Amino acid sequence: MKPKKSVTIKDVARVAGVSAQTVSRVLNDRPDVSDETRQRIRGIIHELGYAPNIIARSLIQGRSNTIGVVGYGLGYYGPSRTLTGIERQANQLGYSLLLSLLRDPDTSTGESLLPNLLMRKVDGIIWAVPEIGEHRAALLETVRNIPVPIVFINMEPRPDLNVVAIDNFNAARKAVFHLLEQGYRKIGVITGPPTWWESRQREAGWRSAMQEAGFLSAHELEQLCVAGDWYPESGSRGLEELLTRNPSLEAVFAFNDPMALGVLKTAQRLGRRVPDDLAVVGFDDTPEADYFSPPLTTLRQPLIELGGQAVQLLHRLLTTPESPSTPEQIWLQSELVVRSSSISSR
Amino acid sequence: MKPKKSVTIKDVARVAGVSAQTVSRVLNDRPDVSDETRQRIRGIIHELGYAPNIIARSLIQGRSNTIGVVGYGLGYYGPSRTLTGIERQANQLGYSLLLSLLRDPDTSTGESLLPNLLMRKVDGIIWAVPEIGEHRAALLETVRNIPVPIVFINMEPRPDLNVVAIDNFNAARKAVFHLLEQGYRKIGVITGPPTWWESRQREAGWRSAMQEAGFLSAHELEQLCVAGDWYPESGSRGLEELLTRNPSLEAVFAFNDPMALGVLKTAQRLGRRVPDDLAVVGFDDTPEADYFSPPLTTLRQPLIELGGQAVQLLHRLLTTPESPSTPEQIWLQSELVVRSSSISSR
DNA sequence: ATAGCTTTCGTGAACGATAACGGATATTTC
DNA sequence: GAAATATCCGTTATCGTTCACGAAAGCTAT
Repeated sequence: MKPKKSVTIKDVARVAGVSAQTVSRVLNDRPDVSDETRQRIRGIIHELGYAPNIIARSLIQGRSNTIGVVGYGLGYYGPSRTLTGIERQANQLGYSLLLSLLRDPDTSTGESLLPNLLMRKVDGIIWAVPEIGEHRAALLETVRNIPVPIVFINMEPRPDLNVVAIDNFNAARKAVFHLLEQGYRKIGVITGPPTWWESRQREAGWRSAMQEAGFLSAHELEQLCVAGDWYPESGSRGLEELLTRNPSLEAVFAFNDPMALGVLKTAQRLGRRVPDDLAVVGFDDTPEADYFSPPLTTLRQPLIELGGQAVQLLHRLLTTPESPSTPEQIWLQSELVVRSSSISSR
Repeated sequence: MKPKKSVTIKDVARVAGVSAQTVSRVLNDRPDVSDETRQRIRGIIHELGYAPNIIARSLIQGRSNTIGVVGYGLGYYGPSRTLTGIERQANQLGYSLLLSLLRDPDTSTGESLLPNLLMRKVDGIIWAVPEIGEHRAALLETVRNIPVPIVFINMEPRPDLNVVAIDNFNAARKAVFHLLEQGYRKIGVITGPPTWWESRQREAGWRSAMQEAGFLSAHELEQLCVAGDWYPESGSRGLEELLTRNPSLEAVFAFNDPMALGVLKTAQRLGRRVPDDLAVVGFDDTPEADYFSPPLTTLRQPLIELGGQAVQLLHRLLTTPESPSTPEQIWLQSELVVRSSSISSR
């Protein structure tokens, strides 16, 4: 249990009887080392258990092979899966991840976390915080002065930003058209917090599909939209509210699975049978959704890929030589998973 | 959009007309700087927007204020909340987090991730991978040669390791005694994968409480124990299996909430009313548990605290001067949350 | 007034690696 | 056979910061 001062490149050099530079060349697979020397040094490296000090390397090279991730809401299904996708791809491309989590996205935009990441010289940043309320303006101003590339996840795309996002608008349309095809007309929604961009997009998608179908007036649509907070309880309350306003409600599209669970629960309590009296669709396809009563029709987002694409995009930005390439906006599509909560036998 | 070579300590020094060392002293709040100079330098730092390069600092100080976290299974409720707790406490104590996730804990112990963390000179490591199967031996051997302190989360405690763990044994006993008090006698369990330590501990707790109660023989207990895989589907199958073996089954203790959901679902399908014909208890207290039908009695683990305690312990190890202090083993208790799935009206 | 402290600050080296350059052999080219 | 080129490797400087040491100035005490 000695302090065990770690082996440096000089130790290797000394043992091998060469200069540190030569060892460095072997480490970085440079061509100008004889095969014999290379093998010998490799052997010594292994023997001594030497591992290069990445900190020292970063200092001189000016890059750290580290990506800063600013995230929020690991308690939710989406963010935690997205982070998994980020880690997987980063690991594969040889990046390490410096993780910062936002505690409360309503009171802080997380800009305070940026200096810390920058001091640690991350090569780039992935911003995986849901876009909420009016943070955007302040954030964008800050971001403009940041010396490393940033990729945003699930933020309203703009031509001057690099963004990877789920196409929530079209995902919602898919769900609504599915319900319409099943013969449901009065389709209400329980949204997420209206400050969240993702929720607003889904709502816009619902509205667009409903208008296209043309069965209901704009006024009627207003009556069919209530706000939730992503938690089951708000699904419960939401359904009650919707039914109070529209006793003839035929279907509910909840903007995540936990709220859909609340809807199912309350529907049961009120004696509305799903799907015959009331269809229910969720959003997320959590592992539990298939075991709700009845099994829940829901939208499966490519979350692992979402994270992966963000890393790939960042990697492209980091490796493309000096070109101030035009920012990319990447959309990913969700898949509707149809289960019995929306298949009427009428 | 200039490349904007970043400001260094020398730039600050030059503008202030002092040496870099003096600026360094101001940065580190050393006493030997006059108040006047200190204020002036502070002003210039702010003016220039200077931020110290932590990499350079780490290089000479030999510490990085970074904690390496090896985790697994962000898709599960437990691990993702634990990580949240880790990040929160680390952030508070001024550490950054270097995150590595294990892809498949069955085929790899994650030792391959260690060299990477060590090359990046993390000050310490938090091992937040569930203990599975026979990995332990190999892992411990590797760990012994690691030059930084490690704290293990939810691993079988041993006197020579620093461990923070949930007391799964007593948590399970709580659940079983609760069921016994409610008058249930034939209490079956659906475990997690038997290779997981957490699952084995819960099983041992169940067994211990059942033996203490003394209503059933050892043979009968065997018939009341089936293995699941943490997913709802295995809860479904588990219940069927239990009922086949024990038609007079009175209660089921599933070792996590998703499996309990599967149990509820299948109970309903088979026409067993919960809790009157069959009591159900879960483990985790996910936000959804209160919205199951009926609401689920379950165990709430202090997961945020689990992560927090791990960081605090590591911090203690890092700041205690040189003492090869004896390792600590910290147990955290879970709380039984009683809901209607286990409250019989009989 | 001299010795001794304190307070305040600077100098040079070091941390561990790589970049830039150059030097010494060996090999090719005409 | 001389010049040009390749091949292989070492020297020195550098990244941005802190450490160890010491020096100058002011103050106190005898």
